[in-house]
Amino acid sequence: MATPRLRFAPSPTGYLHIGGARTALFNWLWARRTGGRFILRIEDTDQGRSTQAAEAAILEGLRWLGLDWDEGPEVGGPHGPYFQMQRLDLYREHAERLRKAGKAYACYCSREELDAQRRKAEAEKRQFRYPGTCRDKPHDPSKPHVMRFRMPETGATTFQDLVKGAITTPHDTLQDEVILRGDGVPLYNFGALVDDVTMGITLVARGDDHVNNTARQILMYQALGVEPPTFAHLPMILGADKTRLSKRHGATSVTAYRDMGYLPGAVVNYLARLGWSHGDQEIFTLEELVKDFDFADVGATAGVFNPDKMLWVNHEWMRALPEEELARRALPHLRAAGLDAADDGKLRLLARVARERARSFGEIAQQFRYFYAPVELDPKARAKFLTPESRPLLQAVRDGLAAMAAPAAEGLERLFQGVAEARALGVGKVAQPVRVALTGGTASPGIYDVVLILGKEESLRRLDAALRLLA
RNA sequence: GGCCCCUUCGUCUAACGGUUAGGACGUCGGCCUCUCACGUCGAAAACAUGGGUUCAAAUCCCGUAGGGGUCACCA
Repeated sequence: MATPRLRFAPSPTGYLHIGGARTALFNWLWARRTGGRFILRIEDTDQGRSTQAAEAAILEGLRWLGLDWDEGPEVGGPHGPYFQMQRLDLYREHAERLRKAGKAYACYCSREELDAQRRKAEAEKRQFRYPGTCRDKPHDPSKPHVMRFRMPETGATTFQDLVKGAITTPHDTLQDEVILRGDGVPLYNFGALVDDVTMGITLVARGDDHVNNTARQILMYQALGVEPPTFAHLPMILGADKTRLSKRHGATSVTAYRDMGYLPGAVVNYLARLGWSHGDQEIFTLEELVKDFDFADVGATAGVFNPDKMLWVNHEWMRALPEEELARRALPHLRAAGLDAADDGKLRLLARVARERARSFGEIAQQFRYFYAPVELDPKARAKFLTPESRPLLQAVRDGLAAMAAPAAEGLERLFQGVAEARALGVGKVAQPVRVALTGGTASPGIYDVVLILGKEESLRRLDAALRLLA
């Protein structure tokens, strides 16, 4: 069998969103699993909405996710160019072939005439379909025209969708649709098809908003005398309210997740599991996905994007990272939060304790500000724990710490226990006021860790500041 | 409205005629504990509905309801 060839063909009208990323991922996974090729093609025929910036954003998103393409923009390939606007000759040639074979014809109806007919049909509550006005008119290339495909009027087309099974479309629901605009730019159904033919695409996996296009395209493949590819239509991704995922639902661009401190592998992992499953397994490395992915295991139902679960997946991935890498990756997010962090021992200590407590790098920067910024005392915490009764405890811890040459966890534990036992208190009675003094709040990593991360000098400064408040 | 597709816990899903309908996120509770988190133990939580077929149906068939997609010189 020939080498599988799959493609992702976004139109550059916006950033790479979650849904597009998953479509790209499934194509990529299958190409990698089968030893096939993954082709990236830019469908920029909507000249009103296509932008250079969107194109760049899409490439950036794919790269961040690690979905590399074998042929396409910036890498080239034997079937280029990979931009539709640079392939207009190809579409014209194929349309002409269809016309000469009697499978397509020039239509001279004006937009105005058609619009009027459409409105009339609407007013009469009739389904409008192009009536075939120009079907048998003699060809006159000198007059302005679009090209239409001659659809069969009877019968039906059935194809086997890899995820949805058999899908049948009666031909009488189809119309002679426009394949080439007046300016020679193809419409989606034709442009994508000609590209898929000329690029040798063997499997088309795309959003299921395209199921209704598939029969028409198959008919065109047949008219061209080309074997159609296999199709796999992927269910949509919905927001929490079960409507199509959009900006209203929060972050929908993959780069937004990069900026919030998600690991690309975790995003890929989550996206793969949205609509696809492999037994009870939740966490997959990229290698495992490549090994296990199959369109046969993709569900037929639309799925709701669940940010909570994605955070959980990300957390699992973060916990699997070596400490040094965790620290290294956290650094830019701390800096972005305006914190003066460096890739040093302090950051590595922080990484160790942050790993269990933060589910993204963004959360690390949020949650552990106080290690790098001045203490902001939470009023409630202050009122509850920085009390006159706690003063001697803070003083005792302060003095004990000051007396330590090089604080370590065991020494600190002895110190806190000693202070508590001397007053017949639990360690918690000592730890909480100290925690508030050092972090400003009542929730933090273990108090000995906090002291160690802050360092002896800074810890003393903060304890002194708290003592001054109580003086 | 026509055509097409879909329907298992709140959410993602497993089940491929015989299971106490399993797992995961989230939620709630116990334990652990210097707080928080982690961990751990446990709980609540689903086969849309009506008919068939079958010894047996979440699984197969038909209908109904609900949801979605699509009906352009957009993609």
